[in-house]
Amino acid sequence: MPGPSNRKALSHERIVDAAARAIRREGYAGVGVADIMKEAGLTHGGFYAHFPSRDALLAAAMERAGSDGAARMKQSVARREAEGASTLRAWVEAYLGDAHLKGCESGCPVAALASEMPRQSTEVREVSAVRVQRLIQAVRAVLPAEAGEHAAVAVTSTMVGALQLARALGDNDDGRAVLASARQSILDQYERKAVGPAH
Amino acid sequence: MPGPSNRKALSHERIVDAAARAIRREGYAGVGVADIMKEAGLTHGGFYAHFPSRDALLAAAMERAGSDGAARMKQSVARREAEGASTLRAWVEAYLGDAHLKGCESGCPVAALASEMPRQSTEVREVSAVRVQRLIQAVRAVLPAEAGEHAAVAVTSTMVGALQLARALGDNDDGRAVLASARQSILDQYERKAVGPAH
DNA sequence: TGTACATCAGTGAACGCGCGTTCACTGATGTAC
DNA sequence: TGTACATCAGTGAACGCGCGTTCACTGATGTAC
Repeated sequence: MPGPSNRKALSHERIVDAAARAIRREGYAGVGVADIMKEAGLTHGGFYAHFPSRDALLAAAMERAGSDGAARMKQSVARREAEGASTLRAWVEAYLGDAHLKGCESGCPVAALASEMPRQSTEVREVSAVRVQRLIQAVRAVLPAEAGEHAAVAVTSTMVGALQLARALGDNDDGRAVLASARQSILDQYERKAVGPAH
Repeated sequence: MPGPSNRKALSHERIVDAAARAIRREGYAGVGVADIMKEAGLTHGGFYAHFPSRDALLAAAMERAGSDGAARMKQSVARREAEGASTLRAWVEAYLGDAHLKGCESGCPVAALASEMPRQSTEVREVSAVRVQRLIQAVRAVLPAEAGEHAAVAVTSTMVGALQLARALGDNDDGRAVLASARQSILDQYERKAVGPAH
């Protein structure tokens, strides 16, 4: 085999992947070292050959969850654009789609973890803050150029907030109604601007 | 003394109050029975004379946090209205004010706990869902009548999301900028409607 | 008004349990010659 | 090509600790007579 110690790298990959799913499913506090190692097909004793501490794992998991969530969004958006939706509409309908209500463990880690972020160690908080900034940037990129400078932050807040409130109400009509309201509100405000005549 | 067992009722009050602050400060997961009892000036052994379980305390704490947060909002809003602000502006500036960034433990429990809600016991989730609905109702009451039916949900989402993202970024310029953007976005959209001419 | 007793809020030691972390060891992989 | 050895990823028992919960007890409060 070419690379030195390919086996360890593969294990590392499985650990980070398992943790990236677990933090979104169970929260930072719900992630136990032993559980993650088991999910990665290993025993807990080997953990400290991969990470200096549980917090270091949480930080790595947050980064992975961010890039994984972004990659899935990209796919979902591309599918919707292929069906004729504008980029903004595709984004809003992907992020605030019913699938994202339930699919917590493969979704956006900011929505899954936002209220826990301020309570984490410096290490974890810093990585998490970067993910928040990246999400705002991604939203900025899909808003029409005429939208004001505050729009990206406000729309990101609406999407993250709506997904959380919807999940808090449950995977039922109440929850889906929250998503629908947020979708409509954002599209009413920002898609019309791009499509309608200048006033 | 008149009432039977006034002493116990007073202790109960202190326990719930301490827990209502603690869940907002530390999250549901951060609240320990022993810590709360200590904060209430008692020892942990007496806890089960007041609540059947830790979850029952969390549920009571959530209700208390909701009414406490609402009461403080009311005060803060009244102060701003007395200074000449519209009800909507007073509300938005109170909820998305810099003081609410730091004052987590006496603020809105929905913003403090939203992403943890789906992971709680049925008991706690149900009480939390009620608090979400109440918050949406409160926002509906301060929006202009012309705002669409989806507006209350969207604005609530924006406010809750913005407060969380701001807290995730920290009590610094980044965090305050998020609040400022959300304030401006909401007021641009909904205060103009009430003040400007019908189009 | 005073004594004897029942009630009851709160105490503090103890329990079983799961957590993060450590460490001596195993067994497979890869290298030296 | 084959043997001897070093390396190293992963194992599993053990640790100290803090948690939620239980329970026998204490001491103060209130009631009966």
